[in-house]
Amino acid sequence: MVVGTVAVKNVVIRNAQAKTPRRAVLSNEIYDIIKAMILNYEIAPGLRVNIDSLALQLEVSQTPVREALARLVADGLILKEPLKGYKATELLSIKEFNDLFQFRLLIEPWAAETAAKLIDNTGKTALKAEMQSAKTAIKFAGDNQFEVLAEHDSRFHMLVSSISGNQTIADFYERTHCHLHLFRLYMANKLNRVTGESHAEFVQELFEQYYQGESGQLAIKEHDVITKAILDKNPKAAKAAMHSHIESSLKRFSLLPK
Amino acid sequence: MVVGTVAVKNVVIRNAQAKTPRRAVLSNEIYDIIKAMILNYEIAPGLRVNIDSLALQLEVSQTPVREALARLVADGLILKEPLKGYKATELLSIKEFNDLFQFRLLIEPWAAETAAKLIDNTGKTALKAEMQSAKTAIKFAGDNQFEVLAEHDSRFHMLVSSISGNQTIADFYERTHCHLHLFRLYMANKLNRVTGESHAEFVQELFEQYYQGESGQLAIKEHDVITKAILDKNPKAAKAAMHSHIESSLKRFSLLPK
DNA sequence: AAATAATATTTCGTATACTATCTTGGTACT
DNA sequence: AGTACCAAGATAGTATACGAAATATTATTT
Repeated sequence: MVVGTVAVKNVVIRNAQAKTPRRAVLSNEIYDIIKAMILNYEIAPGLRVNIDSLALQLEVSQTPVREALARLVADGLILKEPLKGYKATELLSIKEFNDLFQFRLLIEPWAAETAAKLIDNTGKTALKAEMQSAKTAIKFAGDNQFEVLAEHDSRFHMLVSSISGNQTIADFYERTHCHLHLFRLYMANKLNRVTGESHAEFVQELFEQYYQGESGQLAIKEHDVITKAILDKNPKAAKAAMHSHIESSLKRFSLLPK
Repeated sequence: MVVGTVAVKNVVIRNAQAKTPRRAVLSNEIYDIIKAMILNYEIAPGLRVNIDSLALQLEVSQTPVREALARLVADGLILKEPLKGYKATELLSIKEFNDLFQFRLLIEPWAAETAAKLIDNTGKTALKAEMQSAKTAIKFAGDNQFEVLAEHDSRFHMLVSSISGNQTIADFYERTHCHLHLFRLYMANKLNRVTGESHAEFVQELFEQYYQGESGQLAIKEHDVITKAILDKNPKAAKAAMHSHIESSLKRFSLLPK
């Protein structure tokens, strides 16, 4: 891949700190890492993030960290207070949460409707594959059922948005789902603190409350209904199914501990 | 070599004179400046932007420029090609443009409807003031009628979004309007090249074609209808008026030279 | 003459050094 | 004893130098 002499040079230089192989575009990687840290609750909402320690921890210079943080600010995941520092954004308030769901109610039913109109074979294959892999993944997920299901949920809604063919809308959905993810985790955390059990146990409990509800794997079932309508090229049914799915998803959230 | 000496010179100059007016957070300022450069077509779409020359031009170091560019990438105004450089994003394609209007058709009628439901006295005052100031500004705008009207358009739609109370939706609108702005400018530019007149003349011509159309100040009139419905607290009428306004706006765009 | 390879130049990516500002803890004064 | 001010440490912001990669240019060979 890399010419010998160059590679050796790099190793010599970088060996002082890190023996890991050279990375392609460091700042992108750092962005992904920090984002993952936020989304994994390693950097909790409201917590201060200072560049120095982050750069030290990740064994890179400040520059890529700065660039990553600037992007995260634009994403709304990091808040920047001039001359005071960066901090992870606070969680969505109840109002913001409802606003977000209102937004989804405007966008996603249309996306499902349009997806049903426009879907081609590639899209059909992808949609089937996503539903299938989600179902099998959940079976073998063990303690990670909540995470697995949350990730499937993201991917599913993203997929429908992209099948609709409207990149603008797909992009906007992309921006929202990380906040939803954080909110879910917040709920898991709340539950955790209330009961005092281990994290895995609480996440499991949350999973049962949130996703299985009274009738078991509700979200997956609703996804199935939407999928079927889209595959059948039934726009009206797809729109209605997506609408009721988002509404019942909102209801399930409101069942969770405040 | 050359870069080095010039950079040193700049430092000396800045240190000598920049004792008194201390700037607050240079990178924010740089962000605004670069954004304005893009929106004013000083950095044309598709044009490459390199950090060095930009830093030199603005008489700052690379670091704030990098941060600003990272944010602009997140805004979708700058594209980053790894190991190749930054460039201003290409203009919206016809498809993207239609996508964007589809998006607006989903969001803004709802925003107008909700604004009509929720508006309070503060909102009423703001809305009346915006319409009033727009009308008077246009009278005295002279050659800048196009710009004045475009800015009013932005502010008006933004205002309706924020009166709706849904910050999520207001934020998303904010992200779209700069792309619309660029598209308008692009049209002005196209027209410019076709006819060969001076910029001001073309912008004037564009203004007449786009905003006045066959019946004169169409956009303002449509805004008036929307405003009236919202002030009257008539959600249904507001929704319908916004919907038809966006549709006719799309039509007016399609009248412009391709 | 054309194509390929090697070299040179440009420019991106990274690291580090330095300065200005904020936060803190402590002490002195009211 | 409480408040205010000052100093020291920490941290954000800025500048710049250096290394690496891609592109352009030139020269050589076929």
